[in-house]
Amino acid sequence: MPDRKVVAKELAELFKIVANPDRIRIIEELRSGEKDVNTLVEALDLPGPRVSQHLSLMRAHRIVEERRDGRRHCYHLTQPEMATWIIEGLDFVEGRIGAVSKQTITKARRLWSLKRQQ
Amino acid sequence: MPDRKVVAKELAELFKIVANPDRIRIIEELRSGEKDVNTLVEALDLPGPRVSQHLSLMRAHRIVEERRDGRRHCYHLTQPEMATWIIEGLDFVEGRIGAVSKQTITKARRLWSLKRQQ
DNA sequence: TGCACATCTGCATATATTTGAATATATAAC
DNA sequence: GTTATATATTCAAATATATGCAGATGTGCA
Repeated sequence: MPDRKVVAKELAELFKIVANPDRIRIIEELRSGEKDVNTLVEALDLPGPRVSQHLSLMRAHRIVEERRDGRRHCYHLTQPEMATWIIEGLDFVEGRIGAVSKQTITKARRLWSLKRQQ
Repeated sequence: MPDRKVVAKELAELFKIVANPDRIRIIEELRSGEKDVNTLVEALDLPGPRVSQHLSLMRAHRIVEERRDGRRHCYHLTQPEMATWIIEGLDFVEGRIGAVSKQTITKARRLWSLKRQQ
């Protein structure tokens, strides 16, 4: 199979992993550093098993890595720059059909960007 | 709904649109400029209806725009920088489970990057 | 043992993808 | 002008994948 075809397939799989609102929020939460599952559950207001499944999927694809500390499972981004790359995608959200307002995007971008500096 | 939640949802939809090998290849083909459907079909060696459906989806989401020239339907990227952003995702493909070799990625990246300069 | 934390499994539902057949549209031939 | 051809789209059905939930299971600590 030609290189570009293979690479397009790999790239598509990466996009598929990221293509979920919960997972994007988890990645953005982890931008500021390692967090345990319960912290994520509370910060994102999502059911525990659901967060766990998303983490499991991302762990399987080396997006995040796990570290155990007693009964806590702590996760961090394997490549923290990924969070930045994802946010850059916002440039292509503006102008989409049914898209949110530019103001909302700017606001969210600012909130996420602030986190990076913590 | 809080801004970050809304934006994560929008972002996830964008990722979903890109998360397909055919569509990634189409976007990369269009990086060098406008092409008609038949040119894409031949360049990518894909069935016509399939290419057409992908273009239709991307058109609906303002990823590409159409221009008609006689019986030809010509497409171009609404935001050409999107192709560059997608390629940057390759930074996060290396090291994934079952991922292709670094060499293959480098090769494909070079091929796609060359196209940008045409 | 009993509790807290997190994961895993199985199932129902929802979405996406693929293919082939039918349909539209513009040009060309007669 | 009617028919044929090239180009591309749309529709419908089959298959494949992803998601979300509920309940059972594993693991470390007191």
